[in-house]
Amino acid sequence: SVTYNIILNGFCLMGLMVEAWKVVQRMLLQGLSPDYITYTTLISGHCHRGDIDEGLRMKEEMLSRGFQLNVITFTVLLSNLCKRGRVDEAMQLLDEMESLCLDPDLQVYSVLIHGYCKQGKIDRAIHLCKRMRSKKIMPNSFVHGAILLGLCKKGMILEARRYLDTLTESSVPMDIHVYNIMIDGYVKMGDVDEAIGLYKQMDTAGVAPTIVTYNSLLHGLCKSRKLTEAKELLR
RNA sequence: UAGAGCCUCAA
Repeated sequence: SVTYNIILNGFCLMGLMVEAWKVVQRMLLQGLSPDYITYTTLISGHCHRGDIDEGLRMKEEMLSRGFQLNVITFTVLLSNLCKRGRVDEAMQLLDEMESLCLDPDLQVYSVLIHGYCKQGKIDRAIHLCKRMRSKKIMPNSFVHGAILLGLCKKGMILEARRYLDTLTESSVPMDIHVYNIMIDGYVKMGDVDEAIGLYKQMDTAGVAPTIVTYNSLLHGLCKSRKLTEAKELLR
């Protein structure tokens, strides 16, 4: 089963659901039954292709076949609902999950917080974050990044900076994504200088820039006609 | 063996 599941995942990642089904057929011919990982992989594949409802249907099928659902299966559905802006449905699914006595973990909260932030509902995101902490799950850079992105996208760059500084003061380790989000936030507000400031701060923090960092910075520098600085950055 | 985050561009 393990081998089949691995191959299945390959097709699912490529969105080749017809091929994926052939793998399942072959499993059955070999007398192997699909397990909960087979199901989750298929659900993920359908969601990946944009067919979340088929994913939800397969989750029901798992239930009716007596499979014990787990947190990962729910996370796949939750994250894809959130990606499509269906956060309310995701929250309902969270209730269902808890009614099955499954404890949401960091990744579950992370996708939901991200979903709210993408909708600009920062207050709800922060509320969820508090709820998470009350269950002794501490936010990591995925969660902080989501909140910062939400603030930046609303143009609340000062709030974002305050949030970031609080994290720094509490010596929470920041990763490259968090820096990229802030740098891009400044660039979008037309404040390249602050963006460059953070870029330098990254260096002292020992965080290496990526192509995303440079895309944002170059975009900002070119937009504000600082071509010399842009060239300088490229060397 | 299955689950989460950043920019640009394309549609």
